[in-house]
Amino acid sequence: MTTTGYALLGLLALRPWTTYELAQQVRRSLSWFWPRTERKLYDEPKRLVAAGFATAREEFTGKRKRTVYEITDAGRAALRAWLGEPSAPPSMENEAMVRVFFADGGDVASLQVTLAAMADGARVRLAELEAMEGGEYPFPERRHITRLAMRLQQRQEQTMIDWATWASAEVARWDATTSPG
Amino acid sequence: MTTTGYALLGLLALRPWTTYELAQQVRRSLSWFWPRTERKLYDEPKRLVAAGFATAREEFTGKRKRTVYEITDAGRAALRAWLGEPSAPPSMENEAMVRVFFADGGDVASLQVTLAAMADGARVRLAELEAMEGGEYPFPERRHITRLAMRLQQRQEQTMIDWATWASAEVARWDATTSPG
DNA sequence: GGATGAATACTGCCGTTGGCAGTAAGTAGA
DNA sequence: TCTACTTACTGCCAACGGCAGTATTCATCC
Repeated sequence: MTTTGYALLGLLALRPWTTYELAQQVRRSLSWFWPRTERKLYDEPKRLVAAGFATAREEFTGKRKRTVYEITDAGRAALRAWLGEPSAPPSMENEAMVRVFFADGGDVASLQVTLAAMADGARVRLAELEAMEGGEYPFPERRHITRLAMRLQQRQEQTMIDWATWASAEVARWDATTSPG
Repeated sequence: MTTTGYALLGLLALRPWTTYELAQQVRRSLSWFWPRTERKLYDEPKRLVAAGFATAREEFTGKRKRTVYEITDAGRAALRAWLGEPSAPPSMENEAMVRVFFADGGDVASLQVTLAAMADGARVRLAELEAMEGGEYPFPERRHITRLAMRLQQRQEQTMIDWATWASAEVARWDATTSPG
């Protein structure tokens, strides 16, 4: 069982889902701190069933089949046990920072474009988070928990904006990427 | 060419390296925002050579062979072009946050342990960053750039500590993970 | 001087993941 | 009825992670 498996098990603990619904839900919530491609979300529930942590049942909309997954008691127990285990350290993948880190291989203009894009991206995501906070909650009884998670994400995006703004002002004083002027 | 390829090309732009040295250098710097396993770093330079962006030469320490990679002019040009291209959005993998997000499947004690571990981990990494800042620089002429990168990392770790401290205080008021009391 | 352990310098193997493309049925609106 | 969008997946392959294993050299201690 991988972390992705437990993440999906966590969603199944809330209610039964079809894989398609799971994929949508992951994109709206989990993907902020556990990003996985849609493709993976169609394989993983099958493994949960194989492990006895979920059951699958087939439903039909006309001729079109869909699979609904539901958590088992063993699944709930496994999730509970997993919640008590230590976590791997977080890991950040930031392609823009690679460009910043090797900025002396290019010119100041390129670096400024990269920094501006970082700030813009963070502003867009922050706006998205604020829209989510103001919008409807699919699980109002879990609001106290989603509030915790959302807050960290907001703070991290804000940190990114603040840093990019500061960095851009610093770089504005440079003669070239190879000399701080 | 992948981002990992350009990241290594960026290091080769600084000086020639053996793969082993590259691996060490990645662990100390790049892995903060572009984490890759050591294994990958032994394959990727071969692809840089195949693309004409680097050359490989074999040296010997007694009987033991080692491969030294060096950037080519084509490699420098490719790096410069890549620095001007748009970046993929950052992505964060945070297993601990998955545990926080599904905390209502377990008890308050487990959640508090997870939050404490998050803060501790961030404090350790922050101390590491501060030690790096006070230590020696392998490339003193690049200090103005590494300073930018280091600052973002420090701010992000500090954000994590602040959030975990706040979250822990919030959770301390809860009766159970399923009710905010 | 010989043993021991750490550092150097990789390769092999295999399971996981990402990303793109493709298929096919149902649904809402012009 | 045509079109475009949504639902509901599967196939394929390259990239990646993680562990184990091999072999040489170097530093240290007894």
